[in-house]
Amino acid sequence: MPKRVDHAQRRAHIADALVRVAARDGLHAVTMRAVAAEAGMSLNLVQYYFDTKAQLMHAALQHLEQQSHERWSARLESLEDPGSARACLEAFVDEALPVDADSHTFRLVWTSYAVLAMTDAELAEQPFVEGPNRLERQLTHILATAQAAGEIAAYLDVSAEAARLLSLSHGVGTSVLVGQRSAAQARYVMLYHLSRLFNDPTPPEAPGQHLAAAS
Amino acid sequence: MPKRVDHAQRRAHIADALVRVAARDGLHAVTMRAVAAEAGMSLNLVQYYFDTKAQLMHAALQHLEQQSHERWSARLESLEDPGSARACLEAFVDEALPVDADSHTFRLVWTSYAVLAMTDAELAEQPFVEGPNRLERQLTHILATAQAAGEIAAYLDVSAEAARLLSLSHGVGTSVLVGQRSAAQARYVMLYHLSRLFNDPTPPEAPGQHLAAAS
DNA sequence: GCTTTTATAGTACAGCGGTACTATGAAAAC
DNA sequence: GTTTTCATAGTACCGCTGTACTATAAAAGC
Repeated sequence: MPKRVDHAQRRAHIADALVRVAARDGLHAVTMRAVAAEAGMSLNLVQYYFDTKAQLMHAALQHLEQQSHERWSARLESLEDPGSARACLEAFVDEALPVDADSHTFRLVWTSYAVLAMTDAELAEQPFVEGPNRLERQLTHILATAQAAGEIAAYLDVSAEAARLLSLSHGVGTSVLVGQRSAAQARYVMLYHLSRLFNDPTPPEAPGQHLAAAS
Repeated sequence: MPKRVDHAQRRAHIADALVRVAARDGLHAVTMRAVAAEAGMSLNLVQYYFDTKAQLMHAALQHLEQQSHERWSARLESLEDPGSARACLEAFVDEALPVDADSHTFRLVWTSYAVLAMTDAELAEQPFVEGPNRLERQLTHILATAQAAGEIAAYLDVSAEAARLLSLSHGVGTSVLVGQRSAAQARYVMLYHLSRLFNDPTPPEAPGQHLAAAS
């Protein structure tokens, strides 16, 4: 037989190709043939590593989720002061918003899958319920610690605050993806949100224009 | 010829059928034949009223947008005190969240189209940029009035607040659509947001459980 | 009353997508 | 050295989808 190859690596390569196709042309344009072409291999090879398209789609989603988790962990660990809630949350903002091309790709494809999951029950469970829940608990923990330290007001509902952070970042990220807002404008909205959370007297410096695209 | 029919009404009927199919099976499951079956007519009749599938898709989107606009206007006009910013914003919350079946359908299909628009430039412009911008300006106006009346703090950035409201409602609505949160939990998050905006001392009464689905 | 228009149905066709089947050379196994 | 296994390619098939073409009965028009 030819060189024995690393199946996991091949699968990752194919999953990456799928993500690129989905980011460029939309998840509906993801076909076995398109993925094969993007990955630079024959159609049958894709079939060789993923028996069925459903398996491929599922694997790419898991691939995305794992990448996202790793990026978030890495960013958290690269913080100078991991104890600072403000720093953590600003890191969260930078991680959650489609600021660079990679992040844009990730958010777009992730959202596409989320829409699929809305009408496909079996696709949804793990990634779109348990994943966000885990993140939300993590944020809640950060906020509770900050609250105990007096960094945020005692009367705040930390779990509601976590839900707000997560949902707001998702919503404002989507507005970037559809072209309603620039990434800078989205970032401003998130930083403004943090300034309200921490009860800052002065809001962050504003971006150039309005918060929405020109009318 | 047979009874002359109202073309606009027929088109609306077909567009409604498309929306039902999209809400039930996903936008990717929308085919000419599926829409025809859902509308109770032959495939060719759908083609008769919409030359091409792209036209049908576009028309259904416009149909959705107009319905949404009408519902929002109607809700605003049915307010007892249209001058109360708080009442307006609570109406916005109830309108924007997928609380009933109709609203659920609308949000789901709308979000599906939004994802399409992320990779299809010509689909996007009008509905997903100009529409939200208009709403955001409307919210900004409401907030500015409330600010002038002293109902919300003077140091708030009303246009950032409008962006937060819109984005948060979208994000939290999406979390309902993917099954992460119940509509009641989403409503609580939004009402909590309003309580923070108006600087309420007491938060709204909490829903039964956690803010996220059980782990 | 004849002709034209209109709303409707049926059917056909070409393309694409997922999947299955067969082939093949090369490395591993023994 | 022979046999088996593995990574790869090519190709064929069936179903579905958008679209086009033809047919037809019934109401308008005049």
